Amino acid sequence: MADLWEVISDSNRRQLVQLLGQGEKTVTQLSAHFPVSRSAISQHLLFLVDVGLIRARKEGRNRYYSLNPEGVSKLQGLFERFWTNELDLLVAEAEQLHHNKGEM
Amino acid sequence: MADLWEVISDSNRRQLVQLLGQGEKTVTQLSAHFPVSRSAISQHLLFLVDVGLIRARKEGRNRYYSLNPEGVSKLQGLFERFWTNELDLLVAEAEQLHHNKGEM
DNA sequence: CGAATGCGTTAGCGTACGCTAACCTATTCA
DNA sequence: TGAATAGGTTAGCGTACGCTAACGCATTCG
Repeated sequence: MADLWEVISDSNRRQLVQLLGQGEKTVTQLSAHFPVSRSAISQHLLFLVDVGLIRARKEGRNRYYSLNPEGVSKLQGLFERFWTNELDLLVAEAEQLHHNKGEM
Repeated sequence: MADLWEVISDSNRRQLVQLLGQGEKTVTQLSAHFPVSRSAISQHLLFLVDVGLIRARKEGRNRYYSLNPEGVSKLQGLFERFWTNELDLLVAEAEQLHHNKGEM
């Protein structure tokens, strides 16, 4: 199966996730936000379904896509496991550096 | 310039970031953790330097790589901006689903 | 000094990715 | 019933990616 990390390596896919965060949408509605073809968006959506991040509901001739809470949760899990305590410490360090700069 | 998102789209690069979270390391030390060639690791490191996530310090014939706090901070910023409130709500929803399952 | 070590550089290879174009199916509407 | 709409499917294209192999350049050590 495809890698969940791959989802967010592509800019269009990230934006699709964001758009679907607002609620379910059809392919045509989603496509309207992108310069690429509807086919390209459709392929991205199928990929997102494949990795379990979204799901589809059919109604008439429309297909409504929406985020799958379990998939979103899994994605968050990936992030959390990647973002170790050491990295957090470094971020705190960076903020302190900026703080000092601001005071000089 | 290269995209910071690209950093984490590759498994080896993610692991490099994790390893460097433990402290500065040479190319050879890092390479020891991977099945690919030292050259491949070197190229990944140069890429990470390019996007500002790590930096190098030369000492004798060794080059010590370490995380750049500012770069790490930027990466965290990307994550945070991507992870909208809507996604958080969905994760809470997913957890509630699991909770209910566990109680049944 | 010459050998060995650490590391960057480059060319080139295989492959996967993102996309378009063209086509096909299912559903709705006049 | 036929046209229009929504959307999945497939072939194929260009390109970028990750990697190896071979080499070059410092630096250290015997």
